[in-house]
Amino acid sequence: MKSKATLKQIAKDLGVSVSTVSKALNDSPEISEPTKIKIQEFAKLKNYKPNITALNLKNRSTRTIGVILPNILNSFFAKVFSGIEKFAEQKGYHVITCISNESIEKEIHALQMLSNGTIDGFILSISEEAQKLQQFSHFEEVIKDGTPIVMFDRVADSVNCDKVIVDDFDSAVNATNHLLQIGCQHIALFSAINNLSVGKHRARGFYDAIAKNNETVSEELVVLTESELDFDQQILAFFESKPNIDGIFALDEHTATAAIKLGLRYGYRIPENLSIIGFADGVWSRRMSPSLSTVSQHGPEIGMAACELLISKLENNSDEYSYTTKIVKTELRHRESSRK
Amino acid sequence: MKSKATLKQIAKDLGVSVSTVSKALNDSPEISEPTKIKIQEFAKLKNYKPNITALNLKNRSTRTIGVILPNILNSFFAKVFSGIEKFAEQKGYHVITCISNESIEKEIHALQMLSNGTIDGFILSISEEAQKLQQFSHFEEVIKDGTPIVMFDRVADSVNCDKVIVDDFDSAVNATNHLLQIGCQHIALFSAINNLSVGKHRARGFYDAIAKNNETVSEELVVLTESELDFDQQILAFFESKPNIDGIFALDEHTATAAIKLGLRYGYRIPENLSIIGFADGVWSRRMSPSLSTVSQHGPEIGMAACELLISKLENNSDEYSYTTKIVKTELRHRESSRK
DNA sequence: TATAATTACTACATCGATTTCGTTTGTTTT
DNA sequence: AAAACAAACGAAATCGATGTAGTAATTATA
Repeated sequence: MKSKATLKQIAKDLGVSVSTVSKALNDSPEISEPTKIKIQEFAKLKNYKPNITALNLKNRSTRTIGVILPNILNSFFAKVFSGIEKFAEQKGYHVITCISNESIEKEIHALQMLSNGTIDGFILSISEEAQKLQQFSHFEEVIKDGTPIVMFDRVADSVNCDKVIVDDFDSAVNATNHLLQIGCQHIALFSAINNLSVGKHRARGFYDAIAKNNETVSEELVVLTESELDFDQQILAFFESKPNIDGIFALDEHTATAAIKLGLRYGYRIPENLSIIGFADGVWSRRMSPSLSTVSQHGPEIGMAACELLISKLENNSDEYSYTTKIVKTELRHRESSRK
Repeated sequence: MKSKATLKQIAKDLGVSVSTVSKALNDSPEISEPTKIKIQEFAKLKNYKPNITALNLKNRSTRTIGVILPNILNSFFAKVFSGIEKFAEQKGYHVITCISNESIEKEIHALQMLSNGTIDGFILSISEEAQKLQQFSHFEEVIKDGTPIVMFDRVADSVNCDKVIVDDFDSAVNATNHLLQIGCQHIALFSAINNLSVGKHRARGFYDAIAKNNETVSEELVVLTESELDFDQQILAFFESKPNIDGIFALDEHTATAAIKLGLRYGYRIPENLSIIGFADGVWSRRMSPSLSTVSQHGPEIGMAACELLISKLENNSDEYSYTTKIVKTELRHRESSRK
């Protein structure tokens, strides 16, 4: 059973034309009832299924969405992806996935590999390297050639396309205000994502909230880095210096969990004399001891919103040259690591 | 620039035939140097790229692999996926991903949607529901119709195909032996995956190791469930009963992290009077307090091995009807939750 | 009874590329 | 100068499906 059934094969076997077979299987009124039944039953017997590649060529559409993620091991992206996949599946679209691994080269490669008939449009979040270099021309070329892009989370303001973002600035303001309200006076800022647009927005939100409350941030309480890898050393050194702190605001899941683990090791009692809030989306923040209070980003909703924007553009339900930026709200989840 | 460049269009613009353009762009010796250069430069100018769908139709291959995962939020699957994607990308293959969400219906749907020319072969891990029902005929049909499948981790012994598995039984034996060696005498078994083949293998390994050491497992120290959701209640009730334990072996990441969190809450000191080892692959086991000693499964290696088996079969480097089962070893990672 | 209309098909072009087989030229050989 | 040959290109088939435009044969209408 290695040779798959085709219209031509069925036509030959039954002594009719290819067109007749095609029409019979599509239940066309042009074909008489007896032949229709004969052909349909034979096709079922042979387990015939139309070749999708041939249909794609004919329809000049693949009903497939290309998704480029910087890192699938990051649970935020995994959650967004699950939202994309869910919405796409409902609409009868496939999802083809590439991992840029934070590299602009792999990002460009994925864009080129997929933008020649393999997919109808892209959903992506920009790689760390591209954001650092502020290099976005590869996206613009793809869009210029007629393939729509929807960006989420890490977006490029200068690129004209649909976007789904989180209100990073406001979320950081809210979280910081909450720390202030529960009485924190010396709040440290941890971030391993300071080269990302989202990291910068969050940091600005933090500074803004502090300033609005007429407090100041002493620079030795700010621990910023651009890499998740060597963060452990920095954060260790920070605690070594016995800083006078009663709160930590962490802009990413890695530094948030590191803050808890290392804070405990250096003798802080959480949340009694140290409150911690972090941006995090994984299930594991609940399982920390103490569990982590988080700014949660609703990853699946972001993915579904992005997918909806793209499919809407593909099916021309929306104006071709008008671009939407959708903002998905975050949610502050109070757990054990911050006092009430 | 909405209309993409095609051979036909270029041929018309340049007043030559389609064949000439095709040959010129493929650097055929049949075409003279001047025309070649003229055509190649014009194509570059128009940003011509061959339509992949048309090529796929002609070559009767898509160089695309279908991956069906039960759950992308599980970090083990995310790691395996990253391995698949990496290997595939190196070999010039694409990866198209579907999430079965542990449902047999979605699994069948994904199989049917993709097995008609969209992909050349599958890599998958069986859904929880299919394993529970022991229903595997949908895989056999796909294989019978000529689409190769490689299964990993959760496999069906009865289905003839390539497989990549972990030595679950031996790993559980080793981990249990380690707990015994460090002096544990009352080891509890936690599992939220008892309806999966891997969960059963691991449990058998545990029982076997205990028996070989002439110890016994009292049934009240075994907490098995089939769902990750209502596990928290069961595990809470377990600790409520003040069990006499000095060790816990957890067969999955959820129960392992819950064991740490709830163990601490109920007054156990880890690892001083309670040692914990769990199957886990996420980065977060290191960030727990205390950090979790794990049986690590080398997810990326499993993915790469599966991908290698599939591509090898697709490119006919291997015998068509001989199937391989590759075993990837686990690694016991000693961290803070188990004594030395 | 001649004409129109309907039925039930088939032939062919199309989607975008590759590739085999011709067909013109011009050049070399005898 | 006739035959042989190479160089450079074009026509057409092919992959698998759809759909339009025919074409027979039968039936209905004037």
